[in-house]
Amino acid sequence: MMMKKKKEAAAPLSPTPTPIPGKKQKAPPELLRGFRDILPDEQGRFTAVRDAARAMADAYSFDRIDLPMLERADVFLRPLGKNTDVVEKEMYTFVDPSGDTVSLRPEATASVARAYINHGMLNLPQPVKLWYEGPMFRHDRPQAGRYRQFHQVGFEVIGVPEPIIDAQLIIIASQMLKDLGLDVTIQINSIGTPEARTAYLTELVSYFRPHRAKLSEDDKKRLQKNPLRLLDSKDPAIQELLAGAPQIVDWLDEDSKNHFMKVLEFLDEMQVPYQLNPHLVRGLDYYTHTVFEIWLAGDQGERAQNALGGGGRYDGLVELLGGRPVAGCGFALGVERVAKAMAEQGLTPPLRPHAKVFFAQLGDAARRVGLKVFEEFRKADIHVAEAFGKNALKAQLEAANKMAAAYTLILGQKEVLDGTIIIRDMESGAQEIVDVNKVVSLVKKKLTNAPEIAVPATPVPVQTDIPVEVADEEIPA
RNA sequence: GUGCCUAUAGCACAACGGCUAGUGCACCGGGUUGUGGUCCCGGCUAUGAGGGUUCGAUUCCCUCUAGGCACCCCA
Repeated sequence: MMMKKKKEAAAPLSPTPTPIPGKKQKAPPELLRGFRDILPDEQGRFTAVRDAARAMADAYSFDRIDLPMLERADVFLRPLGKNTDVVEKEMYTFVDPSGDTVSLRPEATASVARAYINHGMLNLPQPVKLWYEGPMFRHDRPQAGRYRQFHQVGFEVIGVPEPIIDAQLIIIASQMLKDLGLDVTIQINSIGTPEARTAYLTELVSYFRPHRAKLSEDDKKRLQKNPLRLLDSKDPAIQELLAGAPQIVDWLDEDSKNHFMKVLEFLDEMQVPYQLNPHLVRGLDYYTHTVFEIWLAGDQGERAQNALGGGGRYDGLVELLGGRPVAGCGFALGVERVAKAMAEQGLTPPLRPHAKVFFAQLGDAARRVGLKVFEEFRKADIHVAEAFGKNALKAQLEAANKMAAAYTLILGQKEVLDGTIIIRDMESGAQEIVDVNKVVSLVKKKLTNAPEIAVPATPVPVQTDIPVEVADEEIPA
């Protein structure tokens, strides 16, 4: 790399670092900042989140849509707003080899609206209900629960202006998280129509103007460019001023007010816990009326990055992108945020079902038969683990023990010749020799008879009914 | 983008500026033949990168890189 010397470090007759043979030569490539590998131990939670989303989508009739990660930059510019942080400093925007200015998507709602227009979804039976899941990109400074590539699952309903949709989406979001084991509260506010907002903003600006001197540089800029953002400032000076500041709810027109009231009524009806947050404004311009964020219950904004997700209504978005005026509403959850919250609650859903059976083999003949046995078990839908890389039986039993298998099947030279196989109960150490053709049904029976580990269970005579006679009974069946 | 803190093995941690950079877990192998859990023995792997101060740097200084936290903002 090019090193720039600043001080008089003199000519650094750098003795070229000749790689010493046998020593490691290259530093391994490093991950890009803010990007990361999601390793198997995290995948359990990630898939749990995705599965929960899919379940909700099925239950509420949302259709899946996959959108490109790369779009023309202007898909995002106007809808999100030129003066928003997301656009101003966080977008991965560049000119591609064909000269188009493109962006890695920082979120997906704008793309959904774009797709709605592109594919004439206006002509589909309305509403159009879509859900998606995938990576988003923002060049922000990484922090706990914040990455430059992160994942969202999102739900969008296009074509329904009714407040019940706002409420239903909120219910879907909070129920999904509840299903995952998380208690959440909804922070909610309404920012009305663009017209109401404009009126409110001039009021807000004129309220703050006399206090300009107290504002930080950033906040002065905001006052000019995006005054709404002053509302969620954490600057104590602003907080103080805000107490006396006009509130947006008071500036909503009748319709907006009614809309908002109805959303809240629906939430009351469904007993969804929410907090009115008059200072909640979202960072994107396309929002209208209802805006909300989903917080972990009990988290009162003490920690950063506490929002598990957010969303709101965007009645003008489709039109803004060049479509006909259509209402829309949606939300997205941050998969990393949700997974992190789950981890903190000690929730560790398994990545895949635990294999209760282990197959140990001795010699090539046994391996050959083993492959068939494996396939038989697979057809019977029984998960079997193995360690074909190990030869010693001892090592294989060790592996079986480590993965907490309930039974180990042992197949050696002798068994292959006899057409038998050994079933070893890993708990008791008891072994029985059985006909290799019956091993699947025998093991299946053992597994179904075995009490689930967690259940203390009624004193059923589970251990006594194992032996060889069972095998005979099984034959006809 | 700003500020503060941090960087030793796969992981968690040690090492007054000085001996061959230690320990635990994990991983691999062994404790005679085809039998796991405990135990014993052995092995592998590290000072993020580059420069400086010094007889000597894991230790002090600078730069870079990465991570954490806070701000900004958001998921």
